[in-house]
This record gives sequence, structure tokens and C-alpha cells, in this order.
Amino acid sequence: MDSWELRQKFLLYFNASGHDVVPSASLIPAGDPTLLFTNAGMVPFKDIFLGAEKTSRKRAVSIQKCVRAGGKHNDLDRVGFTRRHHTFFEMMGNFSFGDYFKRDAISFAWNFLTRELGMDRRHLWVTVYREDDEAEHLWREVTDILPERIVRLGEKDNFWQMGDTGPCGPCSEILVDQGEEFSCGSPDCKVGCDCDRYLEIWNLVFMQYDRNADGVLSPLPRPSIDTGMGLERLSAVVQGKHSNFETDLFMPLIRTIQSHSRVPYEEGQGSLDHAYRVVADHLRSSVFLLHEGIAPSNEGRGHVLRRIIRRALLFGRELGLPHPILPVLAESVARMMEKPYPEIGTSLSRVQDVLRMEEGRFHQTLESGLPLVQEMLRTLEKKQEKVFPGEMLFLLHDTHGFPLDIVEDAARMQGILLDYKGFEEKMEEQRERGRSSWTGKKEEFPLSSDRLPRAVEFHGYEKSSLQGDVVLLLNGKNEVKEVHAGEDVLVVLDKTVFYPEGGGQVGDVGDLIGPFGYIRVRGAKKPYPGWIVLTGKVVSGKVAVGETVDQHVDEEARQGAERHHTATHLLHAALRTVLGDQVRQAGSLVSPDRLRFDFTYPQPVSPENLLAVEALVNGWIFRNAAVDAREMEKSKALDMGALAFFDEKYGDRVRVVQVPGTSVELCGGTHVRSTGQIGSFLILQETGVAAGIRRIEAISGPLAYQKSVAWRQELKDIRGLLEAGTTPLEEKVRFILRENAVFQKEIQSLKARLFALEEKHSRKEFLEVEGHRLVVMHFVLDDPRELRVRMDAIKAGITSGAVLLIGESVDKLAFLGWTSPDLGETFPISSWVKTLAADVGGRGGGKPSWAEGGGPKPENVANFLQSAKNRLEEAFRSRFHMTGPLSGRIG
RNA sequence: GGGGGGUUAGCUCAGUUGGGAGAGCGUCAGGAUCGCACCCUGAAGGUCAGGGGUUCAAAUCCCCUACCCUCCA
Repeated sequence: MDSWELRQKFLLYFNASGHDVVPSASLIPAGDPTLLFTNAGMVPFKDIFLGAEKTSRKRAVSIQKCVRAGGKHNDLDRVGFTRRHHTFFEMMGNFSFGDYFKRDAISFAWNFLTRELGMDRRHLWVTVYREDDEAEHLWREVTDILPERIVRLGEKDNFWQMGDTGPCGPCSEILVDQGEEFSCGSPDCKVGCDCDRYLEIWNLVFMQYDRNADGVLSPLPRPSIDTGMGLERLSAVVQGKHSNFETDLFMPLIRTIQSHSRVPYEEGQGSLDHAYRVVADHLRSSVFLLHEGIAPSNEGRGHVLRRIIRRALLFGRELGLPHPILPVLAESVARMMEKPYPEIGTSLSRVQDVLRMEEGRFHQTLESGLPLVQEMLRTLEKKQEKVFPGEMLFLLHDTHGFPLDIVEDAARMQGILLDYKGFEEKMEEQRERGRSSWTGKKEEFPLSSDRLPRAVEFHGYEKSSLQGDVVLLLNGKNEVKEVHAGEDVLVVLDKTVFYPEGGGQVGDVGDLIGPFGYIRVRGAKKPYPGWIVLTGKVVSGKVAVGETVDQHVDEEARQGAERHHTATHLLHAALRTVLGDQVRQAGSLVSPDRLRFDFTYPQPVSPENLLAVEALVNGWIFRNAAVDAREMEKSKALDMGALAFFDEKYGDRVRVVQVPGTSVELCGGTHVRSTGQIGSFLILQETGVAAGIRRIEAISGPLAYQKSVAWRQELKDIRGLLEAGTTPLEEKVRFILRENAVFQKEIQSLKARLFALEEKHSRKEFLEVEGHRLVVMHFVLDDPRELRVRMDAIKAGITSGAVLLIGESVDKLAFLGWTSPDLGETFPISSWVKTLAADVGGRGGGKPSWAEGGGPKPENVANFLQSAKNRLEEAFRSRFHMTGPLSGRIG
């Protein structure tokens, strides 16, 4: 019986007994931030069980796709090494919401297994909770189970709870005895043993209590049923397979992998079969997670996904899988799962794209990190040590982004443990660095939040000038009644038009004019909800608590900020249009003179896409749509599809800023009235700010215009300098560069030829002893590198001997010495270069047969040169045991 | 915002206490072959990311900048 048939039978069976067939919910739990992924069949019904969601539905049946990886129940590193662990699995379950209870749950389950699937009751066992007499009684009453097959177990195995508080209750599990050959062989092997003989296949949870914060259980008014049976397990049992991986849910995929591998799959017996299981399992979860729109990243769900993908690749390497392989395997997964999940086929090509990218990226990471790991392991082996140093772990993680579980996998094979403690210490240092660099900039507000009698009214959305009464004054950190000229102050008014820093938008600047003094406002903040505090400096006179002041926001600055804020929304929308919905805001700065927008995206944005984004934003600006900003119910805003990515605590009423047809976002900032006011939008640069996060900086309005004027002027100036006339500038520059390169080369080769020629025709003095030649020469030159070229020319004519060249420039002498290979040991020129350089107060060195040196020019150069020559010749002669002068000339 | 690492020929990368810029692949030419692949010989191809400093001498050491990777906040 294949898995498709099992699915059908299960759904039909329960549907026939009044259960609604509910399609599998998303792997991303809706509205549940505590949960990384849907990891059990009941997750989509959690709110119903908790009583938070009302439903008229009484019974449901589902086959829920689940992912278990990361978070508390992390089996990731076991997957592949067992027959049963998966990161992705499907949970079949029937549910009763205050409808039927234990009796029906037991009889439904029993009948499905024995009648629908035809299982032999002699192979079935059940466990019940130690104190649950009722359950045991019902098993005896409503089923024909052999009574001695009912086993009682404790809380660990048979009591279920969702959390520390809330619904909970005993459960009852159905097990299949697979027979002796599945046993671990231990004499204690019985129900409850971890081995595969007694395989748990179905867990029936009887939700009957509510646990309060003190741990006290009280009966639920409407007890419920939640059951779960893994499709993979059931398939293995029904198909008589030893392992879930041998079933039709995996085998086609494993066969695909095998067709690309050098190592055969041996049905659980091969030494690399675990790698097959890892790759197959991880591919399934990757395809489904990617389908949900999760992208590989460095945090949260994306991080788990990245680890899964990368682990698959690592084990793929063991199998010698080619690269890129994931897109191919993803297709195989899609083909297998299309029948129950048709939507998987439609997203396949996008999923393949992401996989291909991630695979390439991982290969780079591996190639830089693996040699380091292997070298470390070799060193440890040599030293007979069994602990992988934490410092090295940190280096791998911090610098190379190398996944540590991969290090662990590699180390395990040598019986080496990882020093996680040392690693954590390094990590903590790193965090401390991050924190200290940050907290230095965060200023504490000196007053407590209850010092303000009532919330400051904000009128900045409608106007830019207003009168207000001074409620609080601070001079530095002290609360005062009065402030005076020259003081830096904090001011709180009863109502204000100054926008306080928030949502990325910087605070307004402007002026406060009181009856006796004048304050220049540099910014505004909200240290606590309801507060708006102006920071500034008293320019003249004095200002006191209780006075009424005229407030004027600097309108030019404000308008600049508004242009950039609306432009930010348009940019966000454009990025999502061009790059896809995976783009999420990750930070934003809106100031009068620029905007900075950080967003999630795994790679640099291509120049073409950047142009497209810029064009799109400008198009929206030219269309001059009215910007609509208004308050509304939060739920209504979310229904409109408003983007709300910041974790700010939005109240029930939220402000929604909308550019019709383009962008809807929750936003407390100030905006232009219509997009046309932005004028124009210019991206200045796109950079990376962290792994998976890109940053765009841009300007708008008059600034964009001024920038383009400046660029034009710059181009014009360059054109003038280059005398480009009407030639395209790029062409002209290329021409000049090319010409320059040709000149350089020409000069070089001309010099070489010139020196060769000089060499040939010069009356070069040399000393020859026993067929060995010594040449000492002196040149005036402006580039010491010239000596090398001359050396090439001179040494070309010498088969055995030594050459010392002395170059004289304005204030320095340079030495270059060479000895033919046969004399390298006998007459090491390096010692001469060293000596002579030292004589003029410099230094030198190199290899015996090639040395360079130099130093300041001595006062009497001619004398120095002559004496150097004499000394060298003397040494050369005595070295080769000759006395008479045998110097000659080539003329 | 704060760390760590990287940038060398068209591509992939070596380059040891600072001392003549390299390899493989690719390109081009010649050879060999009926022809192709392979093979043999040779050549072209480099502001060692950019700038500054230290030094007699910097791809190499130090500082700054740009870009890329990565971690922390």
C-alpha cells in the first residue's frame, strides 16, 4: 500500500465519521511568534484548544506538514543516523473540539488500524498513563486488543502538555511489535524501549485538564482530542520496511541521488547510507520551507533553513555529488510531492534558483573553511589531543561563517570533542564589544516616566507652528524652573508640532520663542510613550516653566524629511516589485538631507535592478498620487495588507500611510501630500551592511537636482581636461589609458634595448680570473629599478662570474649584486652588498647570488666608487688564487 | 554601529624572516594530424584593489579608503 493510498484511506475514514477534512496549514505558524515552525499536527488548532478561537467545527482530520529543526526540539544532527528522525514529516491526525472523547478516539484509531489497514491485533500494543484507569478500561471495552498488551507508563511517556500552563492531559499510544529481528537484543527489551521492535505509531492525547500557574489541574469543561500519527512511520510499517527511508516517500528521491553519486545506496547497509538519508530528508524540508517564501539567512527561520541546506550539501560531498545538485534533487522532490501538494510544482523554479545560489555560496564558505578544519584535525591527531580549541571554532564561525555542526560531524569521526565553552567565551567577548560600542551612544533620560502629568499632544501632522506651555525644563540632567542663554536644555511642552525621532525619521529642528527668551531646537525625542522632549540651546534671554512659547518647526528641514520618508515607502515597494517579496525592511534612516534603507536580500542588487528600482520610484513620483495618511483599527489596516515589519508596539489604533496602488505601511512619520512633491529620486549607493542585508542610500527633491548638476559639471570639467570634444567620454578615457599602457611598455622595452646596446658597445671593464669574470659598474639613474634591467643586459654575457652595479641618484646610492649559480657559494655577492651599504650608512641583503641594498650618498662619491671597486677586485683575485692583474676590456 | 577575513594574469589560486611577480586552466602562434580531441614548443596577458607611511628595498609590515564575505549589536 503506497503512501498516497494511506493518505486517502485516512482522510476518507475520518471524513466518513463526521470529521471535516482540513488542508495542511502553512509551515509558518500564523500569529505564533513562540514557534519557529509548525512542528505538530495540532499547531493550526492550538487557538481552538486554548479557547482563544471560536469555531463551530466539532471534528477535524488533517495531514499536516511539519518541520522539526532548530528551537527546543532540535534533532537536526540525529537526522540521517537513525531510521525515524526527520526534519520534514507529515502528521496525520484526527481532532475533537469538545465533542467526542476517549471512547471514540480509541475506537476510531483501533478500527482504522485493524479494519481499514488490516493490521493484526496480535502485533499491536498500547500504553496508557499510569493513573488513567478510564483509558485502560475503554481499551478493554471497545477494542479486541489482547488485555496483556496494555502497558501503563509514567508522565514522561504518557502525559502531554502544551506549555507550563493551559490544556493538558494523559495520552495513550499505539505501538506495533515488529518482531524479534527489530529488537535491540537487550534482555530488557520491552514496550518503552528506544529500539525499533516496539514502534510507536499513533499518539492519542486526551486533553482533559487545565493547568494554572501554580501547577494545579482543574477539569476542562469540554475535553478534547488531539491525535498524531507520522505518515512516514506508518508507511514503513504498512510496507514492511525497516526504515522510513525505505518507503515510497523517500525511495524515488534516493534513487535520483544515487544516479548522481559514486557510491551505491545499500538499503540501510551501506557505510554511506546515512548521507543518502540526510540529503533526502533535508531536500524535502528545504523545498517546502523555500516554497513558503523563507530565504536562507543568518537568523530565525532563515538560519535554520540555511543550516539544513548546508548540511545536505556537506553530506552530498561524501557521496561525491556533482555541483550544482540541489536544483536537480528539488525537482525530484516536487514530482513526488505534487500529488498531495500541487502548489509545490508552481514554485519549483523559484525554489531551484534560491537553492542554486545558496549552493554556490556554501561552496565558497566550505572551500575557505574546510582546509582550516582539516589542518586543525591533523594537528590534533599528531598531538594526540581530543579537544577542538574554542578559539579555532570562533575563528571558523566568526570570520568564515562556517557552521559548527559541520565541524562537529567531521571531528566526531576522529573521536574529537568541540570546546564549546571556549567558543562561548569568545562569543561573549564579541557580544560585549557589540554592546559597549552601542550603549555609548544611548543616552538615559534623567526623569522617571511618571513625572509628566499628561501625555504631550502632537499637532505636527497638520501644522508647523503652534503655541504651547512649558511643562518641564531640564538643564543638562537636572530639572529646573528656568533656563538661561548659553545653556543646553531639554524642554517639554503641553502640546507640540515637533516630530519626535521615530520610525527611522529624525526629530524636527526649529525655534521656540518665549516672552523673554529664544531657544534653538536641535531635535525631539520620545523617551517614554506619550512624552515628546525637545532638545536645544537657549540662544538669548531666559525661558521659565509655565510660560507660553511660539513654536516654529524649520519647514525646509521638515519638508526634506517628509520627501525622504515618502520616498522610503516608494523605495520599499519598488524593491519588493523588482526583487520579490523576500525583501523586508531591516532598518531605516530618514533625515532632511538623505535616506538610508536597509533590507533583507541575500546578494548585491545588480546594477540593472538598481536602475529599475530607481526608475520605478521616479515613475510613481511623476504620477503624483495623493498620499493618504490616517488612523484606523489595527485589524483593518492589516486586512488592507499594510506592511508592518518593525517590532514597535502598535496600539489598537494605528496610523496607516498609503500611496494608492503602490504602498501601504503602518507608519507614524510625516509625509508629503502627494508623491510629486518628492520631485525626483536618486540612488547614491548600494552596499552590504551584514550577511543577507543590503543598504541603499538615496536623496530626493532639490538635493537630487543639485547632485545631478554637480555631476554634470564634473563631467564637463573632465571633458575639458581631456580635450574630448564630442567624443564619448568613456571612449576617450579608454583611449588614453590604453595609450598610457602602451607608452609604459614602450619605455620599458626601449630602456632594455638601450641598455643592451650600451652594454654591447661600451668599453666595459672587467676582471677575469680562471675564466670567472668580475664586473663592477656605476650608473647615474633616477629609478633604482633601472639597475635590474641593466643587470639583465650585463649578466646575459657572463657564464661564470659576479656583477656589482652601483646606481647613483640625487641623494642615494643603490647596490645590486649578482653571482652566477656556480659561484654562489664561493663568492657570495650578498656579503659585499651588505658591507658596501653599511659603509655608506645604509643596509642591504638578499640571497647569496642576488642581493640588493642601498644607503645615503657619501660626500665623495668618486672616491667611494673607486675604493669599492679596488676592494672587490682584490677579494676576487685572492679568492681565486691569482696575483697578477688580468683586467681587460671589451671595446 | 563594533569586530574578524579577503581583493595578485581573462578564470581558479600559490607567493615562507621584506630582496628578480608565479602555477594550472583559458587565449594566441607554431608543430604534429586526412581532420578533431589529446599532445609538443613558444608567446601574449599584471598600476599585486586604490591612496599614504615605515624601509636601502613592500604583493609581503603599519594606517586610511572602496568593494566582497562573515560574526556581534
